[in-house]
Amino acid sequence: MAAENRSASSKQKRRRLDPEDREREIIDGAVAFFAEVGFDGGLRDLAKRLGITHQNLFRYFPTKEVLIDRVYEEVYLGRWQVEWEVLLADRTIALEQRLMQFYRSYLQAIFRYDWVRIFVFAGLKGVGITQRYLELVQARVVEPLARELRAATGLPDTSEVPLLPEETELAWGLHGELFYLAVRRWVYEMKVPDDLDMVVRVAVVKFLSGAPSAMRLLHEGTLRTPAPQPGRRARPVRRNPR
Amino acid sequence: MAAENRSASSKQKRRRLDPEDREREIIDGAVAFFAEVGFDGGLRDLAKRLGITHQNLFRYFPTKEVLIDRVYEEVYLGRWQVEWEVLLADRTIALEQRLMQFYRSYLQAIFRYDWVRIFVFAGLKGVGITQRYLELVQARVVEPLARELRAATGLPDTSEVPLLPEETELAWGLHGELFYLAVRRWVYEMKVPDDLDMVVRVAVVKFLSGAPSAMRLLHEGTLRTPAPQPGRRARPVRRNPR
DNA sequence: TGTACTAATGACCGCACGGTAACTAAGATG
DNA sequence: CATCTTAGTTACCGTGCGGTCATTAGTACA
Repeated sequence: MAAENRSASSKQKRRRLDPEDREREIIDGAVAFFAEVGFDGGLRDLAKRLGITHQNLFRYFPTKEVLIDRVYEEVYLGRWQVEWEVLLADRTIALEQRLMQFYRSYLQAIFRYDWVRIFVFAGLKGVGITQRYLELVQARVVEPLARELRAATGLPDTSEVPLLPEETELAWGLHGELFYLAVRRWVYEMKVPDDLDMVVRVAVVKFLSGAPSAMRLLHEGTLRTPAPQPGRRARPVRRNPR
Repeated sequence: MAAENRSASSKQKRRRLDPEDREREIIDGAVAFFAEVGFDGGLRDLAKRLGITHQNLFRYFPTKEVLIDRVYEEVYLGRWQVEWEVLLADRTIALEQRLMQFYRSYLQAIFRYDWVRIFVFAGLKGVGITQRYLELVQARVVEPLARELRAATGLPDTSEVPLLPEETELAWGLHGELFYLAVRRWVYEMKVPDDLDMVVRVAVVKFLSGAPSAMRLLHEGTLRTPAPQPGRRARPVRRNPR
């Protein structure tokens, strides 16, 4: 975008930038470019967008691979917020509030053209960093959530009974549906609701109302615990405890 | 796979196949190949896997693009089952049973390396067929489900009050979390539970237990309907009505 | 067994890619 | 204003791509 006016007006004197500034421009441009066309995009095309020659890229990044690695860094590591983990663990706030706050903040960070597409492109390419990112999400978001559900449902703590794979999967459900929303928007270009906060609110309420039934079902099936109520009807989790 | 032994043993006489058989081999090989490396994969590499020369591909498909279009056809249109739509609409069966049967059958069709990856590759490329496929899913699966939820929650029919975007989104949630499971498995190579049927069961129970609360929340907020019960606690949907 | 048909191939074309080397010019310094 | 540093450029290389053309060889039939 920023480079378009340059490449449009054909003849312009060469801009001699401070290396830091140029590098910043290149990285930003590379994020946008690779998000759009994927990592098979040519360096000449990237350079054209930046209004420089493709050889100039090599002054800053010795190979294409190094540039791509910088893009990963920029997109992943640069956008994870440790406060999220703190927020999710804060039991002075109702779980519903925590989840809504977290996912609003999280979506603000990732519900973007660049982030979603680069994440998906990198996954298909089999880049290790995406796997590691998802393991981070599982360890810092999904599994903590599953443990919270244990507590909210009155089931034994994970120190007594470790998390079942199906319980982790259950907790992935909330994360997954919101991420899939982002994929529908930025990969498949579908219309999605404008009011993301409302979507988050609905998803969290749905999740917290439904998850306990499913948790009990799981532990009935695997631990042979007698059903606390007939017909394995679930008592909904408390919401808005004001 | 089938072609590997051929390319391994270096010198082999040329196999002269019936064109139909060769075309079949090419298409199957192309599906597997493009699923693995993406549509930027080279025709020479594909041909090598098939144990033929890349020129031979041009005898069957005039351009690479035509071959790729055949791959799309093969993967999408070839694997959609109209019975799914019938099943989902069959109100003689409990909604829970319908959803479980549908998603078990659906996952059997799409929870595969080839399908998931080609679907994602194609989406990133911006191929129209994937958008059309998702619109099909929305019209034939997601929106019908949202309408069922209206009925199950005692809310007005969609003939009186059209579906809100947020209601459609709510119904996408179930679809999304299961699709995202497939993406975690086949794109990001994460460990997921072995027992998919159990995962589906848990997801459906969770969804049906939680969705009514969320539906009511939505209609409170937008239609200003007075809450039927204090504290907008939801009555769970009936399950297993035997 | 010779022959006609055609599936399959080897050699080649133009082009765009990632990457290298030599040159040019912007701007700070004396 | 001459000089020096270095950001940026022009020109080029080997390689592999999608696609074309003339040739080779497997097989069914006379």
